[in-house]
Amino acid sequence: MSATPRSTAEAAGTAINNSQIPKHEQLRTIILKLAREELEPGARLPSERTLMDSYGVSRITVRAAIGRLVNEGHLVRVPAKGTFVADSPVQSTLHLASFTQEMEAMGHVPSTVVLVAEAATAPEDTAEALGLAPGSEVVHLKRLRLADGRPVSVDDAWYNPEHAPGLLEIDLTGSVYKALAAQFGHQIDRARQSVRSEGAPADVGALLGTGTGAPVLAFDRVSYSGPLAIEHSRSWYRSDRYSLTMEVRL
Amino acid sequence: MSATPRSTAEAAGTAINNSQIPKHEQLRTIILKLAREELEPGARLPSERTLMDSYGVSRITVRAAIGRLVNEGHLVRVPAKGTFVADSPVQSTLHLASFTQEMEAMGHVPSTVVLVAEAATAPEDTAEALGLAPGSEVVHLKRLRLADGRPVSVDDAWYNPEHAPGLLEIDLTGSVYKALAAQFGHQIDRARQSVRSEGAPADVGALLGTGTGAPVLAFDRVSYSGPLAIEHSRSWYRSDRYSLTMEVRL
DNA sequence: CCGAGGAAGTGGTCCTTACCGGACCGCTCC
DNA sequence: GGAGCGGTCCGGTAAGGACCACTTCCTCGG
Repeated sequence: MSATPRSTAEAAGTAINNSQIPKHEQLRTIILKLAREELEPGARLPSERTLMDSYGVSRITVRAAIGRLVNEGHLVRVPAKGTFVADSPVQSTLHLASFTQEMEAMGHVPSTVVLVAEAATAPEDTAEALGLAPGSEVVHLKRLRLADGRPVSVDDAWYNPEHAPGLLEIDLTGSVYKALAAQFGHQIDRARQSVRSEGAPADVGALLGTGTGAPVLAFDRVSYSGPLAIEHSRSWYRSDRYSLTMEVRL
Repeated sequence: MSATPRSTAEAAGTAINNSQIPKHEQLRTIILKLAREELEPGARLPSERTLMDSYGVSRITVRAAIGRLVNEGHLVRVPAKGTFVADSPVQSTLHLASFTQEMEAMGHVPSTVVLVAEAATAPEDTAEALGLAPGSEVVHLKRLRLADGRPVSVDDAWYNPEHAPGLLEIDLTGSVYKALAAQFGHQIDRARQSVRSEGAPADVGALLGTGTGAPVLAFDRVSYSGPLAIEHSRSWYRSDRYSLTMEVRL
């Protein structure tokens, strides 16, 4: 019988092992579960030194795990007091996801009606956004997006044909982002967008079923794969079925 | 004369000292300048071990500095190859700033009309957001915000009186965030907000000069200082004078 | 000439130790 | 009872060492 103190972690069966996945990753999962399932929002976590003893890891590992959770918004560090469970569960909707992925993540069934799929002359602002000469030919795609069969948004998008040749030949009722990655090797990894509140244009109002002039969230987005501007899109979202949620810092 | 090797950093006059500001912070500034001013996007940074020698710090410090820059999108780490300057400069416009600060940053002159400043009973959702019992007394502040003398937004905010006693006695035409930090020691460092598109309520429409029902951006925000929920606010922004811009990743 | 093998270099992970300043609790002294 | 003072606990910072997986490049043998 050694006198080695049995850690609470071992007792709880949540010990950390030396598998391929890094210890700080394992610990992050454990702490997240602890914070979300056993503690109340606002409650204090065990101190970093306690955690290193409990799980038999160094403080660096503890700080790496907690640091990520803080960064993700699950925890809040307060110097000289402790680390606390953040009040609201994080569901940072401010991520780069396609409509398809986003709706699936929220538990809805996405579907799509293709309204326009054609080669067309780029509007002026689109040409500029995609870095093309004015009047260049681009792929124009206009789609109505639905969740659980109900209209949520109208997407009007233009693609640089150089980076997505033959885009019109593929199935456009699914995720174009996924197709861009799979067929053309351009994984969209970054986008710049602005959001405004607008009265729905007539065609959009009709498609969304809100009527003309109803307030909608209007996105103007340029999507990039690395340094390449791939897509310029304008989207109108029904305000009663979609809102942006975000966590802001500093 | 000791044989201590003269670091290249000292030779370049960019040495790191033991001032109040942390070394990893100083190093972050140095590396950022190096990446943005002396290197091209895509270029490789000196290795972490080289940097620790150059600036006379430990690898932990180097990794902390680089880690932040990676997190902010300035650099990209590639295992076994090196750390590289990211392609595009980051300028996430999605920051946590008070109306005052934000307008000043955009080159406008902010002003404020206080519409309501009173102690009141917390609405249900506000009490929940601030973690108070239903029916608790809170400080209610409603203000019209202007830029260059033109109405931009209406802010309706509730404050936990425990964290901001005497808030009603101070000058409310300036930045409340600044006052909260200076008077009550609660620096707002985090907020969670959702954004919708709404038709302006009658009072808001009148104040903004848009008329009732005009599309406005409606924010619902809870602001935190560490783990403490300090403020719950609802704001309506004129869509023709304000839009959200953001850079999204991954 | 060319391919295999190894050495060197890189970021990734992890450990121990140490000190700092702020917050907090309980004690003593006035 | 109130003010002042340590001791203790907290996260923040920092050093220095170690091993790993992987890439890159150079050398040596075929």
